[in-house]
Amino acid sequence: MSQIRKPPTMADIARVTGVSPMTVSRAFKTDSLISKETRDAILKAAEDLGYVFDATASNLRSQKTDFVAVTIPSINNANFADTVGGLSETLAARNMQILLGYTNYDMQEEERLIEQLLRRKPEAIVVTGGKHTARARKLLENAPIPVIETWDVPAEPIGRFVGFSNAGVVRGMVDHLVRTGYSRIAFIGGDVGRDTRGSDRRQGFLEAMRQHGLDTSRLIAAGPPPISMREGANAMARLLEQFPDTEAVICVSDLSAFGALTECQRRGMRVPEDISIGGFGAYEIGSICVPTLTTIDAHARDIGRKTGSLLLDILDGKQDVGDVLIKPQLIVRESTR
Amino acid sequence: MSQIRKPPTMADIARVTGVSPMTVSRAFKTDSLISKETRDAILKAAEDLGYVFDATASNLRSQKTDFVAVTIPSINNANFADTVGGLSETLAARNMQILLGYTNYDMQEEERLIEQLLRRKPEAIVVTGGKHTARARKLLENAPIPVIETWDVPAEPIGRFVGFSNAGVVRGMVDHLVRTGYSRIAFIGGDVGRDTRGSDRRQGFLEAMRQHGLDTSRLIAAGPPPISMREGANAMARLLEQFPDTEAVICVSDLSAFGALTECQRRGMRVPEDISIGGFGAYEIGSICVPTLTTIDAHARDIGRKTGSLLLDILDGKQDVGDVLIKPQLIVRESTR
DNA sequence: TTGAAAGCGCTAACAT
DNA sequence: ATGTTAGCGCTTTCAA
Repeated sequence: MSQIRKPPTMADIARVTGVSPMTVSRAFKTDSLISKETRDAILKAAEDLGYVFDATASNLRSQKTDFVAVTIPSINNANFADTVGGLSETLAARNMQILLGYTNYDMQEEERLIEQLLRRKPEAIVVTGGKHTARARKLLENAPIPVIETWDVPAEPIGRFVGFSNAGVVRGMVDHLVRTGYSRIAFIGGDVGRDTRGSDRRQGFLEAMRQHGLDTSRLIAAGPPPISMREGANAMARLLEQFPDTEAVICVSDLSAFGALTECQRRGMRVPEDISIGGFGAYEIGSICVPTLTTIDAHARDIGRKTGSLLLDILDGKQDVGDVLIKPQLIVRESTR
Repeated sequence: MSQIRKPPTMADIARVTGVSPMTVSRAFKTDSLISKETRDAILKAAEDLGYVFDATASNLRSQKTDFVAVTIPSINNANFADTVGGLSETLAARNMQILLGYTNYDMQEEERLIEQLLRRKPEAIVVTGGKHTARARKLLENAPIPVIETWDVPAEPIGRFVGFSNAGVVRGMVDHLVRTGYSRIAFIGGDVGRDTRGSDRRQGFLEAMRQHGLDTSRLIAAGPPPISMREGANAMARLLEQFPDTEAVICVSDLSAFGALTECQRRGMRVPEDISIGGFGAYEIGSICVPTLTTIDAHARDIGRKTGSLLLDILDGKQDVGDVLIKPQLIVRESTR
């Protein structure tokens, strides 16, 4: 039977060690001036008592939490996971902890989440995307901490941003395919209204196609995000039925692109001989599947790292901090000619 | 220029509204008894002032944080992401927030992380796996909160566990392959000492093969976890060189299994005609690639959900709570005969 | 239904 | 190098 007893506090350690609570507090800071003997005695007593530092009390008194709040659409997405990884990596140097929330690609949920996260008094907040509900915007604008938007170039940035144009990225892919000689190009993904990055990519497709004077009707919505491999496959099936003469397809992500690829394989179609496929995100699968996928690398981990160092600069009071424009990179592989 | 000013507190709202701080506090609780007019006035004032509730202060005073600490090996793993998703889903009903940390498959890092997380005074802690450093064990044993180990059946459980035998799971796959008529079976993955679940699976392979009186030498280490698709492909290449007559391969995960599959495809080998491949984890890719992958579904999301409800039961003081033994399920698909 | 007093565990600020 | 005092913003507890 484990005894239910109140966990020891610094006061308890102070009593045992015969010093003041303040001295105990100092013993736990690395930089504070305190004699080695006193500190050793205190740390030993703490160990003996099974003391666990209370961050809550410390946070309240010092008005610092070392939290950085982060919202991402989904935990289960290698791109966003990489961004969080890069951010985490950078912030670890300052012992800051990430407080993570998932919006499930839903702006309402994002609003709820932002409010929730701000209550924890983070030192900064990082959100994915540059579009938010009016209330979420207001919450972020009023928050007394740095705000960074990522994975987008916001129309009206709230604080700083680290991102790229989602429309521009697809435009680059269209330009490449047109240069290669294709004209009957389709787009899979980008449900309207929900996934703002997906919509932006769809929009970029439309604009680019119009600019080239090409038919923009080959659009297959793949449902609400996240777009799975299965949905990519289903969308490809519909595309092939509706527009059998399509020469090339741009998919909203490598995952849906892979699904589309498998659909072709099951139908005995050759990629890229019978149809070309392009994806987005430089997921590992695109570099290893047969054929490998032409894609766009948005440098997800880099977004996280740069967000982290931008954040640290702002928190350090640096004056010359600016937005970071990420340059996504087209990677041409076997799935396109 | 945004003005730096101290954010408003309940006391500020109280002053503006002409009530006591305590009444303001009550206005923010749904169940508290307070007149509708008073509450409305308070909520309006709060909105006007841009008030944000301070969870830190609330936590300190009430000695409740509504945090549940969770450690997983990696954020970028669909299985663990699903478990966290299931847990998150279940805990949302109680407005509990997950405090997530990544061990990077490293027990030292896990120890560091557990210590860090406990300082935030969570109401419970959930760890992945049943093996820990001695110090981590002690921290967990001494923690005045429920401890749940997942994704394993610990030799000596610290609190409760929600998991399955990783060795047993591979044993089941071996048995299936032997029943199908294979005898020259290989195992890819399971670096010794680092990824404990991977090692356990490798161990399960060895035991099962011995039980069937079969050769256990077809072992290809794929390096430290997480084992990527690329590493799966490389391991398959080595396997085919060292043991060209192998009939079937069990991979430590679907991701490495897919990598192995692509290596076969690049060599012009047919799966399952020339060689069979089995994976683990029921990742989406295994259900859609060509051929689809035989795998084992560990019910990752279910692990999270059941961990959540077990946790809530314990926190509610229920007396009859027990461990949860998950039954992984063999899913036979196209990659094996 | 509301208020007053006290204090959660720590640390900023000042003193010695 | 160490101690004293006060207080971070909220909520428990008791009272009215």
